[in-house]
Amino acid sequence: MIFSMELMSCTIPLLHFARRPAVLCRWPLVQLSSCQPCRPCTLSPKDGHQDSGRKELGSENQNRSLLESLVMLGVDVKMVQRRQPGVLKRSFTNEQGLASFLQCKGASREVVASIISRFPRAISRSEEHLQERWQLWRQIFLSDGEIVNILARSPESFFRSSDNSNLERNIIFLGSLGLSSKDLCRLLTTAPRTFSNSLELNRQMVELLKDVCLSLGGNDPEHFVKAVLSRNLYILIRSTKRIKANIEFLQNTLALSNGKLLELLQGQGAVILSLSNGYLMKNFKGIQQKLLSHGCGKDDVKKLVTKYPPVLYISQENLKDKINCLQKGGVSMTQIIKKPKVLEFSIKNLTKRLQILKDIGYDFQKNGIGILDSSQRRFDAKLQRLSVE
DNA sequence: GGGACCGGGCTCTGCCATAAAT
DNA sequence: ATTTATGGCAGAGCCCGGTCCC
Repeated sequence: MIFSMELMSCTIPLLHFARRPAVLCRWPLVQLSSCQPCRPCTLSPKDGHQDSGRKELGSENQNRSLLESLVMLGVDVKMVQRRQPGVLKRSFTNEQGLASFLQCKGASREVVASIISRFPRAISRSEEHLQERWQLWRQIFLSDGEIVNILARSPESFFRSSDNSNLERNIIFLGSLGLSSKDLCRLLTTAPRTFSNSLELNRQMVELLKDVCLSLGGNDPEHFVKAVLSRNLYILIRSTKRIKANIEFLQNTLALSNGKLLELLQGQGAVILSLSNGYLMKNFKGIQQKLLSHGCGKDDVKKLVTKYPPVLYISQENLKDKINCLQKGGVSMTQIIKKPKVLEFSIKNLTKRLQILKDIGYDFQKNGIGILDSSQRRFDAKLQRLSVE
């Protein structure tokens, strides 16, 4: 009960209030000694007990007082009613405690309101629970600010589960995979839901990946898991069904040797594993259609996808437009297949570069298209040199 | 100088359905 | 019976620069 101790150290009289009408929620702003740098924290009329709130004395009344309390916090009550109406019927809630807790961690009033509006069940978490969960997240992040940013972005990731011991076991499990602390940080930043998954769910995905590695003749499943996870941080928030289906699809469609497929999956192919299976197939079909319509063979399609799997990430429409844009600018289909990374650049960027190159009479047939597939700095440097020649 | 290859950075929630808990 | 917890889904890229080798 560290936080409660902190509350006790505050200088306002900690009286035992029942739920108050909204107007009485306007407590003086006080500073908690542990908040460094100190931010004003709005304290509820509570005594520091976890889950303090109101007893269910008369549900309609109590409900109204909770609503008023939420309104005072700036919460979008309509959103709450739409998203998780059940929480409004609870006998005990901790919205004021939650608000002061988050504000002490550096969240603004607006952020707090937004968090509660988007994930109302957050107000049912006790002080103790919040404190404990925060500490667990702090095992991964260096500052409170980083956590606040994630909460502001995705309140659900932090609050959806009330099982702190599961979170703790997840941290241990993910750490045991040999992921670096930097990877863990990236994982929690990028796909915070991973840490709210049940340990079992995460374990199942890891097992699936190990099995895939072994069935393809790999001899270092641990390394394979690490490679896939660090290249695609979203894997663990996808279903094993999806990942399995995508791997099977690639296996059947590309007809690669086991070794090559393994290499693809832990390399550039990792990013496409988390796409929906239907989308992956649709995009593959789109690439095939587009290439065949330009006189390419099915082997060219496989060559393109194998050489540059992220092409499957590009929506059908976007890919079609991109290829058209390149062809209009004088780039041939053969050149695209040979250097598919050019497809990574935005149409806007490509159009701009193609225009510049057209103006100076650049010949792609003679010079190749490498100039398109380079960073802005390299592109500019190349232009500079061309103008001097 | 410059092409080829590669890895890295940014980044992803909000909703629904259903099982589990109360 | 109702609420809570959990699993799963749709959605859909772009850019930079290090290093090696010629």
